[in-house]
Amino acid sequence: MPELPEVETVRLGLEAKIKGRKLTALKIDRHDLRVPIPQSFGQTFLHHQLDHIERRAKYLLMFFKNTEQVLVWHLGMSGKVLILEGNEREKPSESHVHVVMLFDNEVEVRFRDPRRFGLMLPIHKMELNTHPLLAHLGPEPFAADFSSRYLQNVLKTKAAPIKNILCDQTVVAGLGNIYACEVLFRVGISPFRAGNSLRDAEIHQLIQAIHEILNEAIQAGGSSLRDHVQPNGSLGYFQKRFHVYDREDEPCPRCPSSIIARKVQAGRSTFYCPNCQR
DNA sequence: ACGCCCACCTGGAGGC
DNA sequence: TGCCTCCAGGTGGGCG
Repeated sequence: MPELPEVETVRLGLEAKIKGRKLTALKIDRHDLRVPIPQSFGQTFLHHQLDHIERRAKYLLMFFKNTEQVLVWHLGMSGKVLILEGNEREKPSESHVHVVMLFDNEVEVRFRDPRRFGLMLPIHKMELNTHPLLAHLGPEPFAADFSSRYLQNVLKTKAAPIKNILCDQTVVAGLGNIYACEVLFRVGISPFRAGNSLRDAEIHQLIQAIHEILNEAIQAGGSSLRDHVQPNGSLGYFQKRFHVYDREDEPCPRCPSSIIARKVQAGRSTFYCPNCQR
């Protein structure tokens, strides 16, 4: 469920609370996530100090001191991270909390993932670019290698609909169904256009819109972190209204006489304005 | 080779 | 209230 901005918000929220802290206790209630949590998981990170957290695509990468292992963490569709402190920790656990981590400042991090599409896996630092989960990932949207020239070269080889291409993690890493819809609405491009039909100017606008929309969402996530005093400590979801996503049958925000439509592409709902997205 | 479909799993919403 | 169907923000394997 979480796309790049939500994962980035989780990263920031976690770093604010547990960066530099030692993992003092670990409880795993279920190992059978999309990729099973190895039995050795506890041994690998217990009593190590969290150095820092990076994000790659929709993955969190947690680096601990004095170990060559990195914790690779994906939230899947339904994953949430909860941070609890002080007497909040007394409260009975939510359902579907599979992993609980306790740090030496008494901050508790819970991983709740009802559908269990997420994963938590230690990998060796040397594998960060070669591990099957990470090797195929395309450029980060804000990296220099995600350029107009790059995207032109990719798109000219692709006949698939642009919406599907934007969700392809090998093309650009971190967009999902929501932000792909939002980006295409912003630039006024139909989600059904073939990738190889986009003109250079449109590709340029597309990249700009990706930057803008992701930045706006990350900012919204950041302010949600500041706003909420961690009552339930839920990270990774912040209330945000989108322009087209989940707005079927509502008036288009740009040309209100037309109505937002929903169609299924590659098995996922696409929301778009049939009038102003061409 | 590419692009689509499906399964993986559970919960929530809406209809009857 | 209960049961049934549909839908959900991700991903990779398999198939045409």
